[in-house]
Amino acid sequence: MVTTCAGVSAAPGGDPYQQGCPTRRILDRIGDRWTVLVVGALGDGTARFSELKRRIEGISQKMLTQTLREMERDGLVTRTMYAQVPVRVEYQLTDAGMSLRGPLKALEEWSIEHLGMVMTAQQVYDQPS
Amino acid sequence: MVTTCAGVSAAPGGDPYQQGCPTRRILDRIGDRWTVLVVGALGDGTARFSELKRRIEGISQKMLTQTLREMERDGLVTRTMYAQVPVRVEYQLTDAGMSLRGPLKALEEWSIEHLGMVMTAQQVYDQPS
DNA sequence: GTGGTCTGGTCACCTACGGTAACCAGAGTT
DNA sequence: AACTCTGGTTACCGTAGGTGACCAGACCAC
Repeated sequence: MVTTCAGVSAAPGGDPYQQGCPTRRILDRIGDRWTVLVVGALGDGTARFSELKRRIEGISQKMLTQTLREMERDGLVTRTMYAQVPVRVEYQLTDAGMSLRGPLKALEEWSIEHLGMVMTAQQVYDQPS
Repeated sequence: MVTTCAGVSAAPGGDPYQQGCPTRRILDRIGDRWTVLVVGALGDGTARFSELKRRIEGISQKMLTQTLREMERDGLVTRTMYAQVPVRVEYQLTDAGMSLRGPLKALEEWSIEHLGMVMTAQQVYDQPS
């Protein structure tokens, strides 16, 4: 058993409710707005940079680069550069990245399922009444 | 079937990859750093404001208030105020909020499971080599 | 050889969001 | 009158994240 959070030995892997805990850092990273979408956009195949940018509407070049770098660093995607002209760069989920698809898909499905309910709740809440 | 994203009728509930799409807005909200932790901290019971603040180490009063208000607006939690002295405020997940626990728990488990792998990947990546 | 194209980036700039800490109500307690 | 408690709100500030310009570098058309 590995103790990852200072002073916390009861929870293997660390208690996400403890600040500065690695688990929480990871939760922050994968809960990141763009990471979720990149994982979904990559799916089980490979995609080029520009392809991802096109798929994920609204993402800026900077944020896509940044997100992909972070994900590469975290071992979630692999980056393959082909010295062609013009340069071709392909991204692909690693096994770890693939394993994230399940949980994230569940989240996506939840939001689609509860979309109507949330919208209604908001309208009710916002009513001056 | 409800078309929620302008020009998108193929995906019921909306395509999260379309910007401005309600599904994406919800994904942003629940993917929010603090919302995830509040859902976990509330669990299946009720909790007072100060209790949540204590459980979620590192959250500021402002962000807890803000997060809880948003969640209340989204119909994820109920807020009950008891006109005692001092004032007592209790929060509880709604059914919708409860249904979020599964997906979020999966995410939490993923991050605990892959903690080691990610840390290693980062170290390898950061090596000047 | 000069201009235009393509890709995948980087860089400066600025806004907006999140964090910090101070302050508040309002009643009870000493 | 001063101090406690809870559950906030507010001003302030720093740093993320977004925007748009610019870059490499090789190819093609003229």
